[in-house]
Amino acid sequence: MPNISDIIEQFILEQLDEFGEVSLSRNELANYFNCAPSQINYVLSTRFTNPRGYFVESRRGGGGYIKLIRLDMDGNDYIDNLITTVIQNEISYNDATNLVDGLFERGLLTEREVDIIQSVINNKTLSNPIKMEDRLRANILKNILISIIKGGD
Amino acid sequence: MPNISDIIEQFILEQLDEFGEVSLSRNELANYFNCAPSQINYVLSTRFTNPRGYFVESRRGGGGYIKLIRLDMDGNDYIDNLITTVIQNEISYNDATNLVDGLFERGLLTEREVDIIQSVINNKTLSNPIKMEDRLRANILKNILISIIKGGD
DNA sequence: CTGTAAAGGTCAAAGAAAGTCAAACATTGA
DNA sequence: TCAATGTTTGACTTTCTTTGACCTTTACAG
Repeated sequence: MPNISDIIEQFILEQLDEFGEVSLSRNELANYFNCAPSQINYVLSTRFTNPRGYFVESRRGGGGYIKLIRLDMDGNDYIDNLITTVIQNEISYNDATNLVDGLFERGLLTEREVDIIQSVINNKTLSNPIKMEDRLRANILKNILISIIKGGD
Repeated sequence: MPNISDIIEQFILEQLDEFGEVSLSRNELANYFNCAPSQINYVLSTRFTNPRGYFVESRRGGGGYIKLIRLDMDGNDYIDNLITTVIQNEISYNDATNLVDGLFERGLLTEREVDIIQSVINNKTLSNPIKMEDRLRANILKNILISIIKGGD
């Protein structure tokens, strides 16, 4: 039994796949899924994040809305952006996972490649006595991305 | 009379035989067998380990779960051998490179996958203050190999 | 202008899992 | 017998989700 957050995520993803961009009403959606309105914010802030390549824009008041945009640019530009503005020097496991998912969603990684990368970046793999997993992960991810941009030698 | 751990192990093995992959709830299972939830962890950590050919994945919180996958070690003697006798706890950059090349030559990795892995395992990527690159690399490689055996979820 | 209703935003507390660890207990083999 | 190894238990921790009370912004009617 999956949780509501996952179901809502799925729903939004389907909309996105179909239309590329989604505009929704927080209250309506919450009503539709029978949950608290703030649950929608939770889903957005844990799943439709910058590292995963989404931007959220919203407006309050009468006629308010929430708009989701899937950042869609040329593969290399997209990756370049990840390296220079998202990863920088440290990245948490969660953000890293989101980032990798985002690459998959854009067809920039195969499922197997995602698996390989996931297996590298988890805290267990990276665990080391001086607790610098985030730094190490950032390093690793940047190198992976560069190797992807680089393409076949 | 076998102990509870053995009974739980048996139960999980049957599920695995039937479905190849098992998703379970720690609390429910503990309840079913009338034992402490942590007993499930004990069973998993003593019986369903990587070296024994299992892969365990889990998630906490609402909607949490524990998922077990049986790795196809028999069909992957080559990789199994790499994990248990070649890599062990440390591996140098050179040996690692050879290992990865070998996998490519056998068609077990694509060129892009090789690139990704190479970018991870080089000393520069793994460099860290306490000089344990070889250990880290061993860890990383083993996890990659398992992710490959594991196949698509 | 101003007040109000109609959005969406924030945050912290409660809830729902799973993970860790050490102490108590049991079994076994020399 | 008794030391080593294996099992069971429970208290405590961490992670993730759900809920609700309260806050802010905006459009619009009067």
